[in-house]
Amino acid sequence: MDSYEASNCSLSERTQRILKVLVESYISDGHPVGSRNLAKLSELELSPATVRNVMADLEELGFVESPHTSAGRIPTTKGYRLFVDTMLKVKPLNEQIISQVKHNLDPSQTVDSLVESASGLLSGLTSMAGVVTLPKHEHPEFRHIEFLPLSDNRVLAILVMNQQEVQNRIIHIDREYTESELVQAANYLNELCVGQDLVSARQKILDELDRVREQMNELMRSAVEMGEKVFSESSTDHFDYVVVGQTNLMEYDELSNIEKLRNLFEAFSQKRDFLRILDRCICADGIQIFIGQESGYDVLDDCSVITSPYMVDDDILGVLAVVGPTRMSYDRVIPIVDLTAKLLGEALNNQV
Amino acid sequence: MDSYEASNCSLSERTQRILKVLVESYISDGHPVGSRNLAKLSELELSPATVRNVMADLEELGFVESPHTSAGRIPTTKGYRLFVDTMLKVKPLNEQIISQVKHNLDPSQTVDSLVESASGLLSGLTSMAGVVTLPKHEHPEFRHIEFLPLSDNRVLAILVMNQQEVQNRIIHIDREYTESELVQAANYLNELCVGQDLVSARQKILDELDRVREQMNELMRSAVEMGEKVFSESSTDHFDYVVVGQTNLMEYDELSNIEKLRNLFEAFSQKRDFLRILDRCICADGIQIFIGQESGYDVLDDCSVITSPYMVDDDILGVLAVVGPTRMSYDRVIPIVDLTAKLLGEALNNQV
DNA sequence: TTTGGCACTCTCGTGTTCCGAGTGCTAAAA
DNA sequence: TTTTAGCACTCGGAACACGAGAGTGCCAAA
Repeated sequence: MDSYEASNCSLSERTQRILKVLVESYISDGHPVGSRNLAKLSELELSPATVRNVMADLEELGFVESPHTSAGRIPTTKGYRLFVDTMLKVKPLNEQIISQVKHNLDPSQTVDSLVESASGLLSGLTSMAGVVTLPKHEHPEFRHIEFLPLSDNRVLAILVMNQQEVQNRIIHIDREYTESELVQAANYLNELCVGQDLVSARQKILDELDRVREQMNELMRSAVEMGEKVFSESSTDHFDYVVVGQTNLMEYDELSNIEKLRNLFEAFSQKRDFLRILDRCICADGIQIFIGQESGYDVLDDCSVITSPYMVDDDILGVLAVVGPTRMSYDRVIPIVDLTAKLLGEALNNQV
Repeated sequence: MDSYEASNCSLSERTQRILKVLVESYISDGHPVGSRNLAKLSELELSPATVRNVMADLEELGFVESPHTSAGRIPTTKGYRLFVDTMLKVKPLNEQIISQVKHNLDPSQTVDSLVESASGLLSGLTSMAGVVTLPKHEHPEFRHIEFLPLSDNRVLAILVMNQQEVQNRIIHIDREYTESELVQAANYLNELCVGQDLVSARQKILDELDRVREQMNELMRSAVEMGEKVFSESSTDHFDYVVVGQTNLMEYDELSNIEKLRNLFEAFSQKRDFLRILDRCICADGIQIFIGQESGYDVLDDCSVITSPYMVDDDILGVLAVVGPTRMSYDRVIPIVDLTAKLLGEALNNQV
């Protein structure tokens, strides 16, 4: 807080008010705002000329800029930043939206469909793009494993973790096994590992393999080997996400440059790069806002990203975000992100 | 064949050649083609004036049109149609592409990742959008079921069909069951239904429920009831697809109108509408081509869609397609679609 | 310190002109 | 009868000029 005060004390009350009105006006209609207009909107009984002086100061300090001579001013990243940090008054959400979010995040759904609903809500309510990472567990807990024989020495392994997360993968083994052999192998592993987290389950399996290599019978050995295969693959646990509403972004003039859009969409679908930003948020709690170039990722230069982690019992499970043009209604979007994160966390409460 | 002849006999050899060259030229550089150029390209030793006469005829017959006076001609849908049906000489694929496709469709993958690879290949090799429907079974065969208890009277049901397709859903039941009760219930259902297709499995369950309502013990009854719940939901079997490379389409001038693109992307993500087109192909075998408005779906007015079903043992499992601008290299795309369909079918051969 | 006034700058829409590409038509050549 | 050459005509697009409108910066007066 002190640092804000320090940086603010160079700005008079009046100057701040003018910046605030300028940003609000630009957010609402997207036109650069000129002195005449600003004088009226600010309700400060100042003449356009005075406002011009103030704007010149603001420009010198780097809070606003003009796209070209005689075109009014628009906020810079730094301007938005100051606005968001010190002047933004968040709008309370109306009752209808709250109940819509509640309704869509009904806890009796699968994890997948909750994530889907959450990103749909973010995108729908803001008319921008909504992103939600799939919930991840610090210590994913092994719950159950099942093997089914396939042809060609392959086995379908179904792995259930943390209540209801099901993963399936195909593993290759050295010979054909009968259905009942596989059932026994699964039983053995289930007993050995149930309730452990994945890392220690794997360790346990490795130990077991080592310890009793000679003593154990052939079936036990192959059970352990199969388990090893399943768990070693599962460590490629990718932190995935769901995007909804990309196409909404096409509606915004400032992004309607085809090349920009293409890059942005490409980034969404490649995921890898975009995940870095979301990763950064998973350590911070509460809402975080990246404005324009602050993301350090040039595809998002004209975008802002509003993120919030969602959590169950103080554990952060994932991150959700809204991506839109820098010129977005922060006061409307922030509470939406906030509410969605809270309710998604609650909905996941008894599932994880 | 006869009908083509009939419609062709009004077109002289020379006229056909000119149309062919015109279409090829337009496909390769996208500029309307004028008489001067066409005269040269056709290698017919004709003067531009003669070519103009021919073009006037072609315009009258509806095979070409000019965007405006004095701008050369471009093919109409009807023109493309004739070109594709009677003059197209498909290019053989080079060895490198063939081995790339083979390599990417290695049969030892899960069904999901095969579909993913196939659409990636289509999109990558053509620089357009690739679409592949998930394989569907005429008679999906029940293989295995498993129940795991969740909190609040809910049960996680894991249903395995056709070798390795795993679905999981959450069902609500009337009371809590212990793990071992659920195991017994699953065993009972597995025995009752194994090897049946889903429809008859469900019927069997209903019969069972009816027939022995009083005689059976409470556990059996709840087992049957749970089975009923799982199978009734499974009838909402959606025919889903995977799209890769949408963003490629942004590169084509004729689609770079933001509004068109937005609609197109919207259609891809809404799926429902677009599926109708793919559905139409599932009955035809072999490659099918929809040019421009032929799809009857105005979002695709400036697009062509090249589709092929993919099959295992004469059973059509799904459809794959490439979507791109009408002005695409049909001779290059067709064999790619064809090959991908064949190899995808082969890869699925022992999995389904 | 604020304000009014004024000259200046820049964008944007409009109109004008000009060029090139392409056409259709007609009359001559094959 | 078919093909060709020639010619007048049309259209779109680029280049340019022009005026209107919006906004600025600066100076001098309040």
